[in-house]
Amino acid sequence: MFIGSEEIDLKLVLIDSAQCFHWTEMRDGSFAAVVGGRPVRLWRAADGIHAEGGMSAPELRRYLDLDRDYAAVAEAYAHIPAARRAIELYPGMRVLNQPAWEALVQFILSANNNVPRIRGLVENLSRALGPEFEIGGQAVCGIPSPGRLLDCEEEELRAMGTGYRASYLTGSALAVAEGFPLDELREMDYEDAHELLTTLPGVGDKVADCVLLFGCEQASAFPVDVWVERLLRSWFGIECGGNRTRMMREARARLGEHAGLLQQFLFHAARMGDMEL
DNA sequence: AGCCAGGTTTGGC
DNA sequence: GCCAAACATGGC
Repeated sequence: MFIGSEEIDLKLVLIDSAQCFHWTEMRDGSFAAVVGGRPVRLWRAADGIHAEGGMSAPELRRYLDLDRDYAAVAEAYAHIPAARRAIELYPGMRVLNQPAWEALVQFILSANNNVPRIRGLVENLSRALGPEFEIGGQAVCGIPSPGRLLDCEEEELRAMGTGYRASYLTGSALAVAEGFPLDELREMDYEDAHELLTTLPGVGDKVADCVLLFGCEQASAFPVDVWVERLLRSWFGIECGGNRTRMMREARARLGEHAGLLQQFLFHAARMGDMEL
């Protein structure tokens, strides 16, 4: 199935840029995952991106953010040296629109953790509790639903390596199972959505912004982790005494409605060592 | 051994 | 409101 011929670097977006941690690269160079309970495989052909599996082309176009005009975003930030530079570095970068629940689980696990280990934890959880499919001749497992997480004792989650985040997972799963309006965050004002998300256990200001940016189409959400903090200091002169919440507010105020899209370029540049800090 | 990783929570002022 | 310490885990 043909998805589109827009510019996108699948490996960068799905594997290397730490917006999600559950895609795998197959031996033939295609990429597989379960998204929203359905298996998907994506690959690049001569004419563009193709897919097979349970998602429709429009759904995949939205997931991969193919309908956004990134050239316009680049232009809007072109007067800011750090922004211009980071955006130029990764022409194939796109910001995913994941199911909110999947972003929530993955970024609860991301707290005070590193990318390879986050990936391992997501895999452990998915293999043990998630839905399993076969695609491209290989088994793929999805991120477990709230109900599946609640079927499981906190101790078992801990045994999968989640550590103290186990209680956050069960706590947030319970809240969602009992009606926390995850799907309404998309239509809410940023401020309201952010405040509501931080009522969930394991969700502070930073994880909330990751869920909003990668799972709720809130393009202004601006997660500040250690890498973005360093870059904000060195390239923007934003210090705020090292208080990341204040740095986030200042960056959002300066960068506007697409601040979060830019954040993804800045984050990757800092983490890859492609911009001096 | 000690520090770091896409931080959050808790308790004390 | 701000601040410090505790929190699991694994790699270097």
